[in-house]
Amino acid sequence: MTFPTPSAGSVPRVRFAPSPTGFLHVGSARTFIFNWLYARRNRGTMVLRLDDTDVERNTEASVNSIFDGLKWLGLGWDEEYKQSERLELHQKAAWAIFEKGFAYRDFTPPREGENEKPQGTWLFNPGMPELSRVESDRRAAAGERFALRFRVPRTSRETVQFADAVYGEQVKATADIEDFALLRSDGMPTYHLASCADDADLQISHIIRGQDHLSNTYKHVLIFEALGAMPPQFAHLPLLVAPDGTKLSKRRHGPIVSVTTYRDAGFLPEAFINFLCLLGWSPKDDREKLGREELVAAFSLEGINRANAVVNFKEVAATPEETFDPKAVWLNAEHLRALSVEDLSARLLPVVRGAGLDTSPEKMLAITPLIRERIKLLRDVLTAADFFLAEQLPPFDPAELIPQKGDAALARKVLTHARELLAKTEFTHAALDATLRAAAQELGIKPGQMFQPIRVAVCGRKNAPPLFETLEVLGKQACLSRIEQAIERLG
RNA sequence: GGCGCUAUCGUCUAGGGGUUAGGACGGAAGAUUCUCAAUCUUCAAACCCGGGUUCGAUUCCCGGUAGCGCUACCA
Repeated sequence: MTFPTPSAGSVPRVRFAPSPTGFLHVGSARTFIFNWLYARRNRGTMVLRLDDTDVERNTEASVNSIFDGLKWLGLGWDEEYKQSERLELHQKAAWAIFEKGFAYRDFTPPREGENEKPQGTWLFNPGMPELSRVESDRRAAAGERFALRFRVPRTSRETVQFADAVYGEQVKATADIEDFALLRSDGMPTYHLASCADDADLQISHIIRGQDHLSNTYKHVLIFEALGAMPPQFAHLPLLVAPDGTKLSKRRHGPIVSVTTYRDAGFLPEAFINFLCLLGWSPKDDREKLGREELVAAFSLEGINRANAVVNFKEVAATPEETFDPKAVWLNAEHLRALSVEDLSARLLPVVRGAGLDTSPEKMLAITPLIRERIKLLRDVLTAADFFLAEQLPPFDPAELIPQKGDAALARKVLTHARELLAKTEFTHAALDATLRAAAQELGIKPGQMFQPIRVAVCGRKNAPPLFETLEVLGKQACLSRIEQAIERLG
């Protein structure tokens, strides 16, 4: 079997090849993004390939999670494949390697889960590489089970090498590479074989993947060569690790490593992408906030660094916001503020409705500018705009109504006065401003002392958007009835 | 155990034989506004250790240490 050799200067073809054994991991998402950026930057093709050869561990839920996550990122891809539909190719490739003498049957039964630590370097099972073809064929014909192993050319060749676009020239002695499996004893291809056979067949020109594959790459180079294909350009990415330095894993770190967690918490995909890009890569200038097109324009393999990057999340946090890397949250707020009011409003609406609150697009559009600078995640709309969204204000401590350097009597006086004035004031920013400031002067108090009780009466808390805009959006009726209730509460 | 990769503020990073080692997040302080937020200003905060090369290393080389990855039919 032969594989086409990509000609020099042809369009780059990259692939993202997740194995559906869990949800879409943030590390995988970054790998996807880097591949996508490379493809877009160089007018290449992005291939999505599900590496689902491990039937034992693959789940439908995982496939869905991966597509959910990728769909949310909104980057897209050009071609899509499923490795499980390409078994014939993999097996043909394995046997082609066998026929060329680069592989042999290993009849040694697979090791059971042994606890003992391996001592020294294991290279092959004794007796197996030397088995004659005749003997090998005879035992196979007799129905004996075997794995197909690559015959690493340790005597004819000193080293295997490749140039990594990130880690530079890599060399390994063949004496340190073990005879790895190509086919399992059930005839199914291993990851190494399936991956390389597919990469060769799909004419992948650049393999951009996690650094955990760096030391597997020698095996891959060997497979490509045995297949008669040119090894692609490799670029390994530093790993994303948890604050404790260990590899991110669901078991250890929980849902924080899943892309959908960020989506559900109200991250903007463009902010999440921006954040992930800054982990292990930098544009080399001082820019931090980068949009999709800016990333495409700035991206290069040379900008990738080699040390692992910590995703600085917290496992125990008081608020959901605090669980995420603070820089991710900050970047999200930056992207949020860069959105037009219309755009932001449209993204906020489903969040509000998803929480079971019914709001019209018009009302949302009016609320949005008031909370735009006060939210960091889309979900924050529920706490930042609660008093706009709820019919009835939840109960609050009447003591909150008392202004600075004042008492309950002053609060009552302010509110009673405000009720009277607001009833006959036009609910526009300018009119409210003039009326309430004049009232403060009239009562001989500071504007802040005037505004505070009204704010609490209307919003149910001290921290809220500017008063006049708030009153305007809330409308006269709601404001007056809330002030009324507050006066009652003061007793 | 073997093989490999990596090492700059708490975190993400820039830089690179001579620099006040830069930026960002987060933290602290202040300014500003009707509160909050946003914004602005200021401050604290780093070159893992040891040797070598050199007039001079945080930067280059070697060693150590630490972390991480791979390690016999997971991907």
